[in-house]
Amino acid sequence: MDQKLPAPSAQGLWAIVDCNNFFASCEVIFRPDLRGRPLVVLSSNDGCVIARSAEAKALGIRMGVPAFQLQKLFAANDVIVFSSNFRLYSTVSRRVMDVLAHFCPRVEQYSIDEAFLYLDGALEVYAEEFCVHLIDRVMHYAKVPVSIGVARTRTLAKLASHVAKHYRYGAFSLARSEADIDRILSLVRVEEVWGVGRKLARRLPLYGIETAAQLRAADPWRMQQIFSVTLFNTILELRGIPMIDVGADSTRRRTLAASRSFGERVTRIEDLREAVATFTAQALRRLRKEGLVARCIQVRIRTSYFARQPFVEREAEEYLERYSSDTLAFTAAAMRCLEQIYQEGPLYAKAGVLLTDLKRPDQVEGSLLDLDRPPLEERRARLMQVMDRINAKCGPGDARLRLASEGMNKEAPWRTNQAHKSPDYVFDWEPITEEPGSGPLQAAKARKGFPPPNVF
DNA sequence: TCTGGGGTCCTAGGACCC
DNA sequence: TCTGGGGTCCTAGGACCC
Repeated sequence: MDQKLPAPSAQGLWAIVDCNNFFASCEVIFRPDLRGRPLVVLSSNDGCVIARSAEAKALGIRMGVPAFQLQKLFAANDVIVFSSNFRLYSTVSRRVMDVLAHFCPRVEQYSIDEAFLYLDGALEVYAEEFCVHLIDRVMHYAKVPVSIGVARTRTLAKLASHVAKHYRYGAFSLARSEADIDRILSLVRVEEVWGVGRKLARRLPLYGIETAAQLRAADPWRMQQIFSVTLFNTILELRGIPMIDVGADSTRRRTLAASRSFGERVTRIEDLREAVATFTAQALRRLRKEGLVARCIQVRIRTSYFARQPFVEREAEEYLERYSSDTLAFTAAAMRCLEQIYQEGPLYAKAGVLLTDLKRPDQVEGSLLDLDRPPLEERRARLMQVMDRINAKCGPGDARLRLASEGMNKEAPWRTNQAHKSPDYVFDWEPITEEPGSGPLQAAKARKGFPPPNVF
């Protein structure tokens, strides 16, 4: 219980750049007239709230609340409602990441709307100026407001960004004296710490830990015994000792999923076949786009958590003989899995597929580059290439070339309902990235409090 | 009536082996 | 009556993240 801990990091800073109200901010890029209005974005099937503008937050709309419970509130407050438009969000996300990469050599994208930046050398010395500049440039080039948290470790940087958002700072730094860090962390509840979720937040108070500062002061060895090595690492990170190493291997993708809740409940296997075939094709398109191959597919179907019937979830998987990115081979396997797990009776609410055992083609021993690769496989691979190219040209939507098994009926019960989806904007950043002093950027800057203050 | 989707990592426990 | 101990590998499930 007396082992030595490594010394806190003394150089290099982590910054977390976090897009504010990301999905809501994306919708507003093309609808500047909606700026300043309460606005929410809903999950697929317009199920629940997954993003809110500042004005919507101010109305007390919480994350994850089912939309049907909010209809009156929406109507009474003229809340603007959008279905989710992930094509739009990923396009904007890519733009934000490009801007960050332009200004910082080491960027680790963490989620669709967040990235860690490692600041050393001049970027560390001038961290404050850098953050101010970055906030301004991301707004200019990507039209998205961001907040930045800065500290010696990623976990402290996440806390700094929490403080930044809470107090409406643009950037906030926790690269401070021990006493300052303790003082600030004593104002933050422990569940705000990155890595402390619902369960831990309920259990930690039993050990006298209710604030981030108390967790920071806790004995890491004891906490590891009681909880897990994850919490041990978190405590050290809070003390400024970097424990999260995002090495080359950890950026490797391990699984790829495609799943969807149905627009209506589904009972017939014919409908499930179409849904599963569609999700399989979607997963394989993404797999090929990332230049990967897979060997195993899992198929899962389930009823609703909220139905009166008992919850039913069934799952099966199949390994292919060889690593592949062939939609036909995986679809055939997925259909066999579905036959295995399908039972008549339950009202199915959701289905999905998960590709596992992912590799890069050059990591597969022999088989993919083999001269004895079967000619059929070779032709299939070329067929997939051709389909991908044609579909890329046709753009999104129904012109897509696809397998008959995915079905043609747009009214099929399993298809999702999205009543408030924004259009598929034709994307060209140039016209909306005019020089400062004109147009939407000026409007953004004229808003009260932009650029936001920062606390370093 | 109506409740998201896509990830990662850790642990406990069983199977198996010597 | 009393029936080892320790290692590895695999998997299911939990917890967490956005």
